[in-house]
Order: sequence, then structure tokens, then C-alpha cells
Amino acid sequence: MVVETELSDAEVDRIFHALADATRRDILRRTALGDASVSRLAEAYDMSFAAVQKHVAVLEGAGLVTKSPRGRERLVRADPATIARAQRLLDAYADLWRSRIDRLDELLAES
Amino acid sequence: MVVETELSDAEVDRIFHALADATRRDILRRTALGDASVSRLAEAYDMSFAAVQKHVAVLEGAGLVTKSPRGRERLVRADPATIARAQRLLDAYADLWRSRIDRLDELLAES
DNA sequence: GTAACGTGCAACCAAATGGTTGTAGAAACT
DNA sequence: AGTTTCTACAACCATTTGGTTGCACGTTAC
Repeated sequence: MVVETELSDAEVDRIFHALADATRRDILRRTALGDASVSRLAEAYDMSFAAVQKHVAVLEGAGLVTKSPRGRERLVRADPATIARAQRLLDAYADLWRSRIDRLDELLAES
Repeated sequence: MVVETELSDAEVDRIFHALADATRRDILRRTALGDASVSRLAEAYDMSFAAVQKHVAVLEGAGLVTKSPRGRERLVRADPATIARAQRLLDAYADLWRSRIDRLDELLAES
């Protein structure tokens, strides 16, 4: 059974903030396809290793990826559970919209 | 028929950045439930009218809400199409993860 | 043991963010 | 006509962000 923790505003902030950068979305894409070390990821972008390290830290702080030591390197892997949580957040807004449409339909039906 | 425009990195940046703030998410929630003027929205938050105005501008820049003049006020309404686009973006990452699982399953099946 | 590699972290810097106050214009009310 | 309401926008300010370089430390390779 899934625990389904409640997300605080700050946590949701971190998730969407982490997704609001093309480099971080690309890192998420790569690590969703397969684990990669930080230096391996850094090779792919036109910026310093430290910059990529910071991006990974932002993703990690949002819970979108986890890091596990493997020898001298750290393997970065995407956490699908957090992605699923973000999806459900957007579902909630879509639901609000649908409920609004339903209410408008009711009002129109009453006339 | 739906046009289904391709989203640029900058547009996706704006969508997720707009969602990365609790006040803006609440504005989106309120306007999804029903249109509201900027000043009506501003009453709900403990900050200046100008600050709320800026938040609405960020949501508008991301395409998550639209503003239409109604007398001297501007009605803010949520745009469900952009919310749906954001959902599909997250779907894409979830799909990547699923394809990875599938590949791992194949590898295990081969052994 | 020494050199090279991978990582983490601090210090620094320019630009963006999120808030403020103030000013000004258009629409509505009396 | 004059006042109030709603909105827009500029200027300003503190903090955060996203990048840099440099240094320290553990791990692997020779």
C-alpha cells in the first residue's frame, strides 16, 4: 500500500521550481532513461561541473532524483513517485475546472 | 480540431515557474472555480494590490490565465488548455520512466 | 605512494524574483 | 464636475538564482 504523504506548499514550490529550468528537465529526462553519475551528466552541458552539480542538488531537494554512492562517483536516478505527485497536483486543477463547468451546466439547466 | 502547438523550452520554463509559488497556485485555483477581478483576488492575500497584480501577470505570461476587460475591472480566468499541456509534459517524464522499466524487464527476461 | 578522477562546498558576481510605494489614467457613481 | 474605484506601470530594495573559480577530500588507477 502506498503511503501518499501530504505535500506542503514549500515542497510543491520546490518541485515546480525544479521543473522550471530546461537543463534540469533534461537531467530528469536522462536519469529517467537510466542512472548517470554527476560528471557523466556534466559532459552533456555547456557549463561547469559545479553548475550541473547545483542543478542536481535542486532536483534532489525537490525529491525528483536521489543520489547513491557507487565507488567514487554518485549515481543520480529519477524518482518516479515525485513525478507522479506533480501529475496529481495538476490533476487537481483540472478537476477544479471540470467542477466549474459542471456548475455552469447546472445553472444553464435550471433556466 | 485542436491546434496542439509545440511548446518551446522558454514557454515550459514560464509554466512551471508560474506554478512554483503558493500564492499563484491559489490564484489559479480561485480563477478555475470562477472568474475574478484583480482587486477581488487581492483582497484574499496579505500583500499589496501591486504584488497580486504581478502574480497575475506571471500567470498570464505563462498562458495559465487570461484577462478580459469588464467595465473598469479586468476579469481573470484560468485557461484549462495550458493546465492540460503541463499535465502532458509530466506524462512524458512518466512515460520515460515506464519505458525504462520495460527495458529492464527485457534484460531480466533474456537472462 | 603518487597521480588522476569524482564530488562537495565556499566565495563571489550579475541578473532575476518578489515585495514595496507612488503616480497616473480610465470607468463608474453621486 | 468631482470623487472614488480599478488597473497599470515605474522606481526602488532585499533576497534568491544561476553561473563562475578555487580548494579540500575520498576513491581509483598506475
